[in-house]
Amino acid sequence: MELPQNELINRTSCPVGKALQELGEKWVLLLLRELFYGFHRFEDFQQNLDISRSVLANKLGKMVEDGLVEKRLYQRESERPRHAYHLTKKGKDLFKVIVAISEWGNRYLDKDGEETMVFVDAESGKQVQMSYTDSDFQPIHPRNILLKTYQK
Amino acid sequence: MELPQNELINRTSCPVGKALQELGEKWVLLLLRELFYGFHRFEDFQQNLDISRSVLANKLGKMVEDGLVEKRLYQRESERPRHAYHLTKKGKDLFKVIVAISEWGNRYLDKDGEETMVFVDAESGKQVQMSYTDSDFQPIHPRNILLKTYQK
DNA sequence: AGCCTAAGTTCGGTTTTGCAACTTAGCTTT
DNA sequence: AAAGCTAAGTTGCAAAACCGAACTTAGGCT
Repeated sequence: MELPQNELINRTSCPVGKALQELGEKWVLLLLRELFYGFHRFEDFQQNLDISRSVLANKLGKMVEDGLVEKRLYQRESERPRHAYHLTKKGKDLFKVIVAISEWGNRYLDKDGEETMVFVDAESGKQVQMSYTDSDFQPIHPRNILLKTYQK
Repeated sequence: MELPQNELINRTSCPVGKALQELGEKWVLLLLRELFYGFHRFEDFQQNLDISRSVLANKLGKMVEDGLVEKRLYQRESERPRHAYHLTKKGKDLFKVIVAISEWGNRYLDKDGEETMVFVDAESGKQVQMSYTDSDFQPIHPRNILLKTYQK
């Protein structure tokens, strides 16, 4: 889990670095959280996050550009048309990241006795965690993980 | 996976929000990546990330304060003492987040033919992925995940 | 015609970043 | 012992990102 191949690391080919260019700015991950929570509208984000309107407009624009989110126009009867932001497949696939962050936050940042929020399995009621596995869902121990460079 | 209990969400008790106060600033996740890659020294970070020295000093200070990282003094023979930053348990437990980000980056941001990097199981050589499970490592389908508020 | 509201823009001021130069303290070399 | 080298910061100033409040635009409602 601490990865020793120090010399042959090429920063431009690191998927974490690339990902953080889309996720790393302030507000982006919080906006994704709001979207997973089920909010979709500009005014919701602005009120819930207490973000300035100008920055919000910019971030949403960038997230649309990056393909995390798409902007839709919808209309409910006898209401004027409104805009809504919806996660794309690419955006939805960040749910794992959000759950991983949540799991960690829960372990280290929540005091006992306080109210908190967890993700649970609707059927069993059991708490969800992210686990290291291979593509067949067989558990992998983090001790045995190493980094490999390859041609895609 | 899209979570509908919109009304009863209290933003101050959300573990994602709390976590992002420690992780959400620019550079922090990249610094964690460097630490997982096995780098520990100020000069390494500065050169590898191309971050300004003043900001680097601040971020490292904050990460020490937050308990993600600890600063150690070490000395190799006939060298002067040097400083090294090492992940704490709390910091190491962010490895899941890094792997989740990496998995996503790999799926969406790497072009075919380009060089990239993946986490693999040392034994089987198989690629590592993060999976939704319960605490007994039984797979959970993301469709069935919902959010629960409770008293810790 | 006038009002209301969602979704932005604009603008001035404050915070973060970035960049380059300077500082400090051990160790080594002369 | 003086001079030099290097790791790990500081400092100071310019550039970029962010904030808050006010302003704009457009569709629907009274």
